[in-house]
Amino acid sequence: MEELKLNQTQEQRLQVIEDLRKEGIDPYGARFDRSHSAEEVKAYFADAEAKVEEKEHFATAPVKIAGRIMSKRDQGKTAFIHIVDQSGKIQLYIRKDAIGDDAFAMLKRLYAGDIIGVEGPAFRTRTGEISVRAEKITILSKSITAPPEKFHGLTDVELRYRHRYVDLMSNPEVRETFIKRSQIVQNIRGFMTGKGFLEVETPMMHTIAGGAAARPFVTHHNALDMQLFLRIAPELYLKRLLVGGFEKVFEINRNFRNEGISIKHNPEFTMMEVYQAYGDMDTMMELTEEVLCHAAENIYPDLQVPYQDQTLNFKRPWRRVQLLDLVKEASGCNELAYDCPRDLAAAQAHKLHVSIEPTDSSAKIIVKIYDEKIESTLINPTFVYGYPKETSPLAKGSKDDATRVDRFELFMYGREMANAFSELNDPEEQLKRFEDQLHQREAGDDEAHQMDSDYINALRYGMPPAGGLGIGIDRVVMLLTNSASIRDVILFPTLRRRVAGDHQDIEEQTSGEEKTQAATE
RNA sequence: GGGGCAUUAGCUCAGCUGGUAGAGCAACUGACUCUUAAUCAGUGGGUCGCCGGUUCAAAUCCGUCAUGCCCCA
Repeated sequence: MEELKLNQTQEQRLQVIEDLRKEGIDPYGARFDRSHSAEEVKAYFADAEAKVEEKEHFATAPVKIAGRIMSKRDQGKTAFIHIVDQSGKIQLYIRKDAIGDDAFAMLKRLYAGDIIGVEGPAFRTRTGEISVRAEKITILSKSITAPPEKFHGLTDVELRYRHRYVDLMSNPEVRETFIKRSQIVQNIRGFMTGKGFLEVETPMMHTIAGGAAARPFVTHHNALDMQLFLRIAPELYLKRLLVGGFEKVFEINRNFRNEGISIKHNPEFTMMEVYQAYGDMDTMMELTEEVLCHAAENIYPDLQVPYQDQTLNFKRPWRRVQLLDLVKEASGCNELAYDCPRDLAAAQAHKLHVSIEPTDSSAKIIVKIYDEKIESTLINPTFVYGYPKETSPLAKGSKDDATRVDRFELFMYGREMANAFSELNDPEEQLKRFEDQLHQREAGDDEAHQMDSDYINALRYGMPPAGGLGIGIDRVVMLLTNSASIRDVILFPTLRRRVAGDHQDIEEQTSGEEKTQAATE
């Protein structure tokens, strides 16, 4: 429970609210029909001003606007107030002789944080700022809790994430980031539907959490008395749709993975998954470039994407390189292969100070060398392809190499942004792969895939060859908004439950006493 | 899971080798009819994250825990 006791300032503000009520003024007003947003007022004024000769004392017809008071500069018989709405902020100029004594007295009891409606003409102040000269002020919502200080705003990251509403009202750049996020998602969605992909929604509650290597969250359905898992990926359901005859489908939605939290991981995150019948890995590579360039272009028309201390070049074509070639280059050992003698791979890992497990195969060791030594160096968009078969149970094997599958991952700024492959559509092969995964699971790998017999059943009806792709939307948004942490692009990131220390102690003490009492009674 | 840093007024932060807790903004009272972090004078506001230890004395030293951030696995 959050602390709900009021501090002195809140008590004072509450008293003002009571006073207003006694005077018949509703501190929590109702519907207010605005004629303009703050930005629209500015555009409207600039437009009108341009058309007149005499600009000195020009004022427009009255406008009706509303917003939250951000600052108040009281000047005796005049006052300046900045209010902000979703579009931006605008200044109000208030004169006692224009609104009358009573209204001006009420003004004294308006504070930063209050939401008001204002009517009056737009004009330009002596210092040139387009403002609204208030003729009528309506209280729409009195605030009890004062907003953060106007100069520094809210900077405490914990408060920013826990109380995002305060973060949004006091930090305009945060609002910008989430507007951009919305636009990016909308761009991607528009691009996909424009290409003839059908947007679908598949279950988020799964009886078998499949489609990825991850641990799921567990939940329970009461009426069915059934254990359910929050999905870790929509993959297997989307491919069932290919079996059903939909040829181009995608879904943009949440996945849930029961894993640690970091600068680039949130337990619930948004992915776009795409499946295209009769396509393959290369189809998906083309699509990935196109859709991400499309999203980037709207923000950076020159496709030069500044991110933290780097600038990423999104100009096509993007680099394409085999995983094995990268590891060969890093180790200087050309004999490496996914099926090479384990000692050879282990020796290279040792040389490069990459720690490995005794049970790791050559393929796994090579991937570990890649993960630790190479991944972080891939700054510009890079497709890494040719992954070993054993770590990709849902991907189609390469025609010319039995140890590999046709799969790529896309890296930017050393981070995985996308993952795609030619989908395995041979049901008996898929069955074998699931069985291999079960063995790995029995050997202690709790992220190994489970058997999904209905999925095998679906494949037995025949699924067209297809390309499949997953793009991490949060990470794309991070990159395109230059956000350092995934928490900066998720409105309400997952945080630990906050319990005021003393309250917890009281709770523990009380429950302890109850237990003791119960035991003695 | 391991390591480092942080937690003081509503917000942003000072507080040195332990000695009665401070500033700015916000709020309150007053002055001021074109201000821009307005200005000026005055007032109130704190379980110093929690619990425990050392001490005559702890925001300060030590320990546990909580929460957050960063790094590593």
